[in-house]
Amino acid sequence: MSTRNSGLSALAGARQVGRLAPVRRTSTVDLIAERLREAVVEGSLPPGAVLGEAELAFQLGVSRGPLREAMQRLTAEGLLVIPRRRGLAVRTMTPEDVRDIHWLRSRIEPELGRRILARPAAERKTVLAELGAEVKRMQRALRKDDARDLGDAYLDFHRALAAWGGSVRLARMMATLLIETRLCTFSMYEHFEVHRDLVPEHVAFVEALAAEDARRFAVLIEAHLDAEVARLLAEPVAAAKEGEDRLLAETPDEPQPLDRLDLPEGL
Amino acid sequence: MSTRNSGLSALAGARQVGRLAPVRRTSTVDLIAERLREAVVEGSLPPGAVLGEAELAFQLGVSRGPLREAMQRLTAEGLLVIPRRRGLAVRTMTPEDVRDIHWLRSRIEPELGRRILARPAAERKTVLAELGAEVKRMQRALRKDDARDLGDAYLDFHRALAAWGGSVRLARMMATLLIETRLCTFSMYEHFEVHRDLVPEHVAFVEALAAEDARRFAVLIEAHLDAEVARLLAEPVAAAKEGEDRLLAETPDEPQPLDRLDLPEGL
DNA sequence: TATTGTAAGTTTGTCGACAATCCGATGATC
DNA sequence: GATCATCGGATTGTCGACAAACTTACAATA
Repeated sequence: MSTRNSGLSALAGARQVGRLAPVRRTSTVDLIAERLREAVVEGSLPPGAVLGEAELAFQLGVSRGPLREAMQRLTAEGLLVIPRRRGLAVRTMTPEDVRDIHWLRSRIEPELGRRILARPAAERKTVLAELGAEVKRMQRALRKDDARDLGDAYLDFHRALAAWGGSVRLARMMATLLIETRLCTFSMYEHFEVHRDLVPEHVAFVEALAAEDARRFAVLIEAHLDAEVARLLAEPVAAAKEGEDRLLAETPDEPQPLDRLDLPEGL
Repeated sequence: MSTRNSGLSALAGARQVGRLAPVRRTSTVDLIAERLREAVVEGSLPPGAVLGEAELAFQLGVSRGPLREAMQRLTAEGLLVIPRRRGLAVRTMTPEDVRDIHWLRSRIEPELGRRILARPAAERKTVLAELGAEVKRMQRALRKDDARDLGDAYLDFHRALAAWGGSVRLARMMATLLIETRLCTFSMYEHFEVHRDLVPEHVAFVEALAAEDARRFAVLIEAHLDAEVARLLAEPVAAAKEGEDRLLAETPDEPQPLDRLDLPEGL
């Protein structure tokens, strides 16, 4: 033990002896899954899109085995659906899903606010700084009229909220819910779009947290999510027509919602 | 259209015309995943257990491909961990996990109670009947001193609660949380065990719901979960020693918690 | 005696291939 | 004229195999 780090003593002295952080090696399946998640968030795999395994595997530069494993993981998260013998399809969100997702978020996020406010002052400051940075990014995106960047900053804002909530499980759920939120936009709107009220709303969120007013934060979040649902469902459900057209050459007269045949069987 | 069901008119008249429930065909991966979940709940795959893929695949009568896909699904749910090149391991719950899981449940289950009470009276009655039946099962199990059956009834009670909560996502989360709850028991105790207070507590839950007292239901649930955490953590953490001994011939001096090397990367 | 280097053995990670299945279209029949 | 049956094409679901990587044990050395 004592001689173990002798050759590195000069370095070891600088930090902690014999306590190196384990190397984070990530498996191929992890990489593929992350890539697929990105693609879903980014919109290059639009809801309802049906891709063949072979084609997708070729694009990713892997064989079908690892791809299929990654697909199963995304399926467990509810982002993908695997219709029997028909490749994989990105889940299309129904109005009911929109309500469910946003309702769930309206229960979770206020709780996250409470937990963040319960943290020691030093950490709270860090969180506020992080959230503030995301809001700034949103403001910049709005000035540049960059809806995509605005949307990404929105996701990162709420991701940060979840990350500081102090529960790994809750953070994981929120991560999935946020991707699903993005899927709601893709499923309901024809094109990617974010409205202007978003930024002032988030400024208010940060202010409420800065004022340590958990109640106000909860009310604001709930109002935001309610408004979001109303906005998404107000759209004259043009469905994910555009997305399907982009990858499928033609869409017959709605044979059956391809991506809702099998539900993930996690009960 | 009109002639479509002509040959079945005699039958069709009895129920609804042209509206058959789709056949629920379940894939091999689904079956394997369900089987693995069962094994975890049942305890035949104890926390920390490390099994080789080939061996497990042989036991299940499938090849390694589908098994690996099912593993990925359980991994996404947080029940399994896949250390690099070391097969698969059932997750061992740490004290922190115990707190996280029960805290999360203490936020979710009161909400489920509120949602159930918000349902129409007819449905409420159905729910109460179902919950009551599970409590009766718990009582029978207690009289027969059958800890295993008591534990299963406990899970089913809370599963029913989740099923009637009206949110598919929440139900899915609860399903996972309940399996993790069971894993907490296996991880903390040496043997499977349930205490006697469990039954009266659940009688009180049902009574609170019958009285449509959501507030009381919430308080009771939270008290129950708090007590459960205290009980689990009070145990002089003998760890999952027993489980490891059963499958591994010998355990060296704790080289490193085998099943906590890789965390599920869902963030 | 403790530690490092080496080697064999085992298991995973990945790939390619085969067969069963399903989809769509064309043609036959009532 | 519409429905049913048949047939090819394409794709999935599953399996077996190979190579790389890791673990473990043993031996050599300081």
